[in-house]
Amino acid sequence: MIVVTGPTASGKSSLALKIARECNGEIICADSRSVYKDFDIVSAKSTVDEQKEVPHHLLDVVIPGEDFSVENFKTLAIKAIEDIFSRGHQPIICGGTWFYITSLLGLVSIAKVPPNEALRAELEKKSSLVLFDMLLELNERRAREIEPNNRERVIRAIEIALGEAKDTHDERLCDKYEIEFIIKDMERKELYTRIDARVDEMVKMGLEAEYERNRAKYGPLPIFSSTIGYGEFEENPSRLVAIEKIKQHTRNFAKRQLTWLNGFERSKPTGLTLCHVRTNMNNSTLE
RNA sequence: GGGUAGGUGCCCGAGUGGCUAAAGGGAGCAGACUGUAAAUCUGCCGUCUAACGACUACGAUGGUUCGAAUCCGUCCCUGCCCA
Repeated sequence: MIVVTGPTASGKSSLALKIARECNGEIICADSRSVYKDFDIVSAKSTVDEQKEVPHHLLDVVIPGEDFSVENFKTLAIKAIEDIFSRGHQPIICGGTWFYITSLLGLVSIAKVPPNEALRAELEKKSSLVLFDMLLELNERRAREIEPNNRERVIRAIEIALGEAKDTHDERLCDKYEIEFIIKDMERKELYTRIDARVDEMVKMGLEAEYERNRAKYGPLPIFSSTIGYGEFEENPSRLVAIEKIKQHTRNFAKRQLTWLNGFERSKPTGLTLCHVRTNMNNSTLE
């Protein structure tokens, strides 16, 4: 099994495609936005032709507005991996949602307590300080790991402390299969140039129209405002300002992805074959 | 030409005599990450210094004052209104 990852706009998708062609591979997209139907341009989904050439999984599996989380991703991805192996093909996980990738592989474990909307709504009313105190009472060790201001995390931790664990699959794929990591890496400056160019390209392809279409089709949704490439049009009356903001936010996002990747490399997980790829490397160095 | 509102750190923007290297936001840099993760959150962020600290700063310049981004004079620039 191969994992191809890297920051946004690093060219990981085309690299994954290239590898897939060479080794009878099928691609599993680990991307929190391309799982949504109609999020085509924003999430830079592979084209229809590319999808015809190489099978892609986990694309268009949810309708905007429906709940979707890592857990769903993991369930679907494990199924896809098994199917791919059963066909004698090679699964290639490709995407920039590092949280999805690590939890799929079992490098990070996710609590088995399902979300409790009623509890969340109740907790949402409380101040961050009160919430943090609650967590300190319930699970001090966990509380120490979370920033008191990170309400989202504190609430989930309380939910876990109060909830009942449900049985879910927790096998570590990283123990079950041999995994090769290919991390696209390049100079920050070059990455940022590529990001700018890609945003311009997306705009040319009709990013704004796609947003308008989805907005009209699904109504106002939180997923729109929290998606780089849509939210900016929502917030800025000026189209040009919105485009600049998209570029900026994409750079910020890439930085966060790099923080993950850097941390991953530093921790040097055992049992994994790590392999770096620089953009100036040619195909043969991928072996 | 007359009137009027202003000129604050990379940007936006608060601040009307000491508590101000100057709120807040953005950007930038670094980081965290157990079911929203393109999300959420943290630290740094004038210059020099490992730090204590020192220095330079609120359009320009000259004053008032023990003390000025804040008060006064002159000049420069910008927006709006009237000619």
